[in-house]
Amino acid sequence: MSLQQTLTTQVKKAIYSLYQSNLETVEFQATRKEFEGDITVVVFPMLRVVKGNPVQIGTQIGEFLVEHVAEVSTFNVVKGFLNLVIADSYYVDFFKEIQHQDTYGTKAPEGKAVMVEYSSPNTNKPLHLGHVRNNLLGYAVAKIIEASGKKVYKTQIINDRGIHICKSMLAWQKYGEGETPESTGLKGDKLVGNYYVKFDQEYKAEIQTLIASGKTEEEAKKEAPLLLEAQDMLLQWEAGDEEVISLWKKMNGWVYAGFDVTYKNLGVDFDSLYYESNTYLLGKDNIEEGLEKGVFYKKEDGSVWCDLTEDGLDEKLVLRSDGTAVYMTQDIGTAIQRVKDNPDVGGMIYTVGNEQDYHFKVLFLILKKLGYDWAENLFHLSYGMVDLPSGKMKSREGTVVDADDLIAEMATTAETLSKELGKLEGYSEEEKQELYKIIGLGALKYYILKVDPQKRILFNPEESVEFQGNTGPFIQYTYARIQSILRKAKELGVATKITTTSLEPKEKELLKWIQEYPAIVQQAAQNHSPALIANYTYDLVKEFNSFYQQIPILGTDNEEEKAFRVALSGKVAQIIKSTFGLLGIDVPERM
RNA sequence: GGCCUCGUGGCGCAACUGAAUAGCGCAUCAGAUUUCGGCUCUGAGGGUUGGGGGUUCGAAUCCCUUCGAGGUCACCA
Repeated sequence: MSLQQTLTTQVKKAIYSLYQSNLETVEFQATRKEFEGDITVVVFPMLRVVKGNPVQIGTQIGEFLVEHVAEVSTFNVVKGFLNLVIADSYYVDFFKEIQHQDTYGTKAPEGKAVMVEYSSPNTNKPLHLGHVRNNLLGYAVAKIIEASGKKVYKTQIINDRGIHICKSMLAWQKYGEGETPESTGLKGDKLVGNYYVKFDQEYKAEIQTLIASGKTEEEAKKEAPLLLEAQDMLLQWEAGDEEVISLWKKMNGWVYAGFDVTYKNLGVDFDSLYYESNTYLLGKDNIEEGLEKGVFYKKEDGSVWCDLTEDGLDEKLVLRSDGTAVYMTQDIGTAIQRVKDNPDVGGMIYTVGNEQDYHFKVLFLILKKLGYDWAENLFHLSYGMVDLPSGKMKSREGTVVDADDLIAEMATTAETLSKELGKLEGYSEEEKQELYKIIGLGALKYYILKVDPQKRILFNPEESVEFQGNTGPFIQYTYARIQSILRKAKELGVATKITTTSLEPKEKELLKWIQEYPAIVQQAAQNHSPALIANYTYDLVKEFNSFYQQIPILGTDNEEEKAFRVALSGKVAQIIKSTFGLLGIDVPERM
């Protein structure tokens, strides 16, 4: 039984024996630094059950606990807060127990699986900063849920069809002169993206010409020959025109090769891929099923709708009057298909920008109405835009921060900083480059993940990502420093068996943080919050640095103390590696 | 206009399933360090949590109202 559980039962017993009342729950919090104690029992909520003076009640509970719980050595009461001092031996025993648990904090998977969707790009342009946020969030949440004890499937839906894809195809066909990634040396996604921009330029030029010849802007936008050609191309694609299909396959192939490189650089991956070109017809059968169940209804023109007005939403179209599918139809079909493909899935998480909040609200509601049990466990991991100082990012206009460029730039910055420090004797050039990438990416990932997903991020490429304070590299540095100590300890032959019985205050503080880790993982999984993991790691690291500054580790003459402090440091390092793993961030052995 | 999200010291963030004096980083100022890696540590100044009202023994947190920023309300995806 954990200490908190023991305390809960004992506090309840105390209240019962003192006041003959039953408490539902007992509220705990970590004792604030300015007070003496380790764990605090909040007395205020008990006043609902027990009438009286909180200080007096707290004192009586405190006396009861000291008498009945061996771990509680003393206590003090401030206002309605009962601060308990926990015996050193309790923390020492705790440490001995977890010292050799390599997966401390995480749980083995059990129960239903969770499917996490993220990335989901269009195949007409390279990935940019917005995708980076999406990928990092989705990947981290997948890792965290996995660590909390669930099987996870990482997936994405690739938007590989539609008018926007035809635009870049058409531009390449007209202006490309047979260019290929090989002939230009460009990454495939970059090459295709260039033609998407090219399309927009030519299209705008045509609009101007039309306006000059007397058309209104609205007419011009609709009648520009390029747009008509693109629309025509989409029709040919849908009709299965061989030439169009083969062009589509060729260009998408280039894009996928490019994406693979970016994903690899970013350190994310997927267990399965869904292509919109395969799924866009899905969902129609489910509409039929919904009609039978009375969840949907048909209008006179043949279009099918779902009435959500009782739920405070609007009426939503789920099938066009010509019988073709809309976005919602596909998403219904794809969700159902995914559970068919993976029957152990009991819930899904969609990592998609907050401009689609309404869409997912509706989608989830419809799936619930259709009666799927897993529909109770759907979550839209919604996140805010990433803005630049110059405003919104627009791929069409080329005003984006490219993902590959960004990653490369971060590594360059890391290189500049590392060279000033110079701790890399004996590293080959290759190893150094690898290290710069780890640090640069660590800075970027931590910077994005420590912020609440709902908030917009204003990203200034020049100055946004720092390397000091609450940053990835700061934490990586602490990890590397611990590794250095561990290497030395090994050389010195420091014992690994723990025999100490008493603790320095800083050691106890550190152990309290370590003890929190498993609960933090669970909480982060429940709240889908990588930020919780990031901030926990930072707090742990700060506590370690303070300990490191005050307490000699290898410098002490006492062998018992030395062994314990080395082991304690090693545990901190292991947790850093674990939490950063959940965030998708690597840690270097040296830096 | 309806609905949704955000608004916390100069800047960037935390706490948002109500509880102690609203935490932390950057920046500013003052210190520490012959010893385990100074990308470290200790301390100081700086906030009526956008404004107003309410519920509560207690509100950044819950309710109402108001202001500001953004999003969304397609037989587009």
